Amino acid sequence: MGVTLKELAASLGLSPTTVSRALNGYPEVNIKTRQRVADAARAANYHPNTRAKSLATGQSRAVGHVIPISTSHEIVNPIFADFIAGAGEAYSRAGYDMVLSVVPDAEEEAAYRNLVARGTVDGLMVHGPRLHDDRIGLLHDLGLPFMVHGRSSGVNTPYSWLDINNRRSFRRATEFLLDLGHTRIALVNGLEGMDFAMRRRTGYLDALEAAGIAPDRALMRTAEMTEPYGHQAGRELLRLPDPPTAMLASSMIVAYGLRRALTEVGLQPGRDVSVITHDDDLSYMPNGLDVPQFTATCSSVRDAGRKAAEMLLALVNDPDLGPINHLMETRLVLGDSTGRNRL
Amino acid sequence: MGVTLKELAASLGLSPTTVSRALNGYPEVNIKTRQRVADAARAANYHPNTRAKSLATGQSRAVGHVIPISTSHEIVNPIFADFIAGAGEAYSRAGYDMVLSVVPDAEEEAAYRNLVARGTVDGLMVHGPRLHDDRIGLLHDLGLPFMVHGRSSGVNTPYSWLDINNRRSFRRATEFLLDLGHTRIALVNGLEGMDFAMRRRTGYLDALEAAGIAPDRALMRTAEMTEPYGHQAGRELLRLPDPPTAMLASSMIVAYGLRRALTEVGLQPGRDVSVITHDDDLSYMPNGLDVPQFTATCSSVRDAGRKAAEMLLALVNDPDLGPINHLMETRLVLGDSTGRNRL
DNA sequence: TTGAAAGCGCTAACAC
DNA sequence: GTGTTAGCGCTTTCAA
Repeated sequence: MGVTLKELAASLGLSPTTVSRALNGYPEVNIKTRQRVADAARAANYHPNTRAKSLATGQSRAVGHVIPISTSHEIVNPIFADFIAGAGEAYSRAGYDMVLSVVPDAEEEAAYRNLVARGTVDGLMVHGPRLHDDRIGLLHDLGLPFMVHGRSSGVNTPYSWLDINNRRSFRRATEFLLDLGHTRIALVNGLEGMDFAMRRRTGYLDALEAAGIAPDRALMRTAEMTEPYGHQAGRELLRLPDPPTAMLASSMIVAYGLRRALTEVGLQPGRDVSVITHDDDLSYMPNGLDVPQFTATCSSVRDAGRKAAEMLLALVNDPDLGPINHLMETRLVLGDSTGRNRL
Repeated sequence: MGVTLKELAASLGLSPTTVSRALNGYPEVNIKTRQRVADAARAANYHPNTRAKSLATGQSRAVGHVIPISTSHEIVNPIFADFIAGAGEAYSRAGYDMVLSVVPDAEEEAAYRNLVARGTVDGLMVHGPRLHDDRIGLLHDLGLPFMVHGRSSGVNTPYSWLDINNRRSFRRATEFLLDLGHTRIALVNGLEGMDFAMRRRTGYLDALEAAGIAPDRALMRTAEMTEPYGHQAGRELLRLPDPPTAMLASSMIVAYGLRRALTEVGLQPGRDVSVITHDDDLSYMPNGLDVPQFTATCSSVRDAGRKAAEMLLALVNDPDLGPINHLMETRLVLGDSTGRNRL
């Protein structure tokens, strides 16, 4: 515990009120007084007590992220860390704290209610929206500003979101493969039920339809986005009577699993079978030009976190701001994973 | 904002004090009153205002994690998310909030000072300790309980930590390769300067020395633990006049890079060159028996997060508790990546 | 331009 | 067992 406002004021022979005003930039303070106060505060390493300040102002200057864990397809997702990194950066720049609430799936709703009722945060970020996601209605009712990272189809109430253009991204990736002459293109998607997975599937189907190719259910897999599942999906796909010549994976981790399945049976990814991935640029596992093994549609998830956080803060600071949203486009980065030999 | 204690008390015809006592489990409350209060609180969805409570008690019931980002070898590390998940779980079980502070490297010290001076947290977790890490002395001076995830060699003041037995883990992995007959064993380590990397190197050198094998500097690489760096290290190692027959990677991500380097030149990992990795069990990218491509020394980083958080809370709740620490052993999991053909 | 006083929602002596 | 009072550290009317 450091110096208090009262102590600081006493040491200056001023009232706490004046010191508070000086420190918070109120105009009616004598310029010399303000300077004196600022100097003294710095010298004393004075930082206002967060709790007292929030209690007095009714604002916590903190933002909450609730992460459910039991289903394991959430924090588990490696994009989580990068998103948090970007968001956290934006928060600390703006002087906000980030409160992370990691709870079992079943307690997620209670966690939101808790954070709101206890006044811990001024705003909330929603991760990993599903189709018809209940949380959006809940947060709407709770009345605190919130942002959704992603979208939730089937929700009628308007809400604020930031999303990447999953549909367009996967449509383009599929078109790219079609242009190369592939017709048997597998989609190894994330878990159905997650909104992004649905959108990616739609983009894939759009492209097939436009090319006059009937989708084959056997080529469409859905799984948690982990390496072993990608591996398993890859094995199953290769065992098909008429296996795919190209594979479109929903995440780089899954693509690694696919590569493993290929090399196990002596096929070389990028020569025998094309492997394209979508992944947000993860700092510890970048894709794009640095990793020419894949062709990828990618966007920076750290940028997304930053941007989403900025939008949330805008909502927090202006409650009258209507629902705002932002759609990020992806880059298509061509690597050498195009399966030329099969064409 | 929900109901306040005062309102709740008024609706019950009781004083705020009594209600507070009833809710906080003080013994001197009439059993019937307590019941009545509990019921009313539940019915009104009453949650005590965190800020007011902390202000009154002087405790924030929150714990801080400071994550520096500019050097990118920290949050970047995929183990971060799992550790946070485990810790967050323990915190919310104990009714504590987790405050994440993501700051540029240069502002890390200021971030610690801030959190302490503003009274935002009751305790702190330190991530990614380096050799002679300044943060430990700083936190010691700040006087708030803290835990280090890892250790920092060269620091004299005693401090609380939780670490895995990096040295033993890498010694065993190296011994395993030696037992298989390998003598040219590469070590693709994390960044020197990080304490864990030093310990891993020591374990590796211990094993070589015990086997009477002189270490070869050309076989020892140090890099950020990303896929591209692993790939680059792998290429360089394979171009050596006398290339290694086995590679020991400090993380699975790096091991993937090594595998890529091998397959590029037509070598098969696990048949032509053995690839062993160390990695904590990451939920989105498990190793061990599920992924028989690698032999691995692994520990659950989520467990580590949980345990470290519990230890930190113990420190917070008992300031007299001396420095406490915990050393986790790893499991050695044998996959098929043993390079049999070369032996 | 500055200060006094009240209050944010809660807890913790100290009465009763 | 329950209530009264003061106070945590800050902001914010209202007065001067």
